[in-house]
Amino acid sequence: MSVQERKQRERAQRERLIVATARELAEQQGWDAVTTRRLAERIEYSQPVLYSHFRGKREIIGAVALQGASEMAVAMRAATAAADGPRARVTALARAYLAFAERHPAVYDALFQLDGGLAYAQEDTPEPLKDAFAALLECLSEVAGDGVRPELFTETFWASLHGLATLTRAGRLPPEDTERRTELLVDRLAML
Amino acid sequence: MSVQERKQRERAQRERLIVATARELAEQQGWDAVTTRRLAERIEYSQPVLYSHFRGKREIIGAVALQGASEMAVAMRAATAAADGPRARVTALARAYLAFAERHPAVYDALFQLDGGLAYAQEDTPEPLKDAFAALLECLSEVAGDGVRPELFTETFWASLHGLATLTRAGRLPPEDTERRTELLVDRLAML
DNA sequence: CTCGCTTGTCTAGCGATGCTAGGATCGAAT
DNA sequence: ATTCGATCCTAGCATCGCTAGACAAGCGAG
Repeated sequence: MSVQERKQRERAQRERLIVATARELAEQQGWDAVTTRRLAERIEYSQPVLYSHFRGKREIIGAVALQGASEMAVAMRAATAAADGPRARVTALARAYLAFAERHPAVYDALFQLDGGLAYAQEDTPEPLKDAFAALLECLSEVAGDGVRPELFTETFWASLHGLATLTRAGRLPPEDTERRTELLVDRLAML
Repeated sequence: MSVQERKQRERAQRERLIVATARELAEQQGWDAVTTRRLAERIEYSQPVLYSHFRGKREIIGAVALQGASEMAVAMRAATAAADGPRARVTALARAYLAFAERHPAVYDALFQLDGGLAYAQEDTPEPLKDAFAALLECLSEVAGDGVRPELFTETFWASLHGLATLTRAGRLPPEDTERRTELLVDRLAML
């Protein structure tokens, strides 16, 4: 059986290569540049190989999104853990979120802008996505305020951050005042 | 010269037809279904005619966006005008914004999600876009709070609404609690 | 060690996309 | 009536996501 196991390992390895390459290409030149042909060429296999791993481009985007969700959760937890007091924690969370969106725009798009064929806010939502939301929830629960469901507050706060992130990156908002807008959001939304 | 004028009128008429048809098609089947071929077929002209009016698909999206911006401004002003007191006005504004996004998803996408080749938040920003922002600003200025620039507050509030709108429509947020999230946003962000 | 067969990969191609070149046609002006 | 310019369409290019079918490599059986 060792032969089959080796093949399986190699296959898994190649799948990781596909996802990593897709992500890299997307970060370098945007998701529009991630065509199945270019991707196949970069991993030095032919196009149909991609389809033996994923149903299509959509699933590749989904795979990048899941990877990104895990990283985002780690980044947010690290940021909040290093902060003292509820207010500092929320500020750190917001900054970490926006920094992630800015530093990894392609991953952020895979997560929240594009269709990766993933289920959100349901029972069958993939674990990394649930965990990323949980990371938000952990920090924001303590500032939701009385009579407000922590989940509801987290959703609202998250949506606000998402709006800032996307509008800024699309050039709809001047980037200079990002920090001030973030402060305003934290000051007003969080009950301290 | 009357002949030329007639031709010019007909040309303008056809241009409006293109924009209206593109918008209709986008609302019916999404922007992905708006291909230059389908669009050309619907207006009963050949493809290249589209390119004698617009540089490309992008500019058509832009034209729909401008139309939408004007309508959105009207809708928001109508909503705020019918409300008594600052709090009711802001609530009405938020509801009108989200309702517009929900009722005209394709137009909303053209405005804030897709690339219509338009300049935002600059001097050469088209008038309809400036006016839509102005409509937000008019209502939100009175609740920005002391020491907060009205523009900055408006941008932040707008971003929050945008986040709610997009995440809800993309299935990232359960739609049931939209109203409660809106209330939360108004209650916390606006200084009443 | 050889042979057949499964498994895996590649070449080639399909329909569709945005966009454009070049010829045909139609109408206005002389 | 004829010329000439504007207007429009046919046809085509490169590229897209995706797939069918041929081909080869490597396995287990005899």
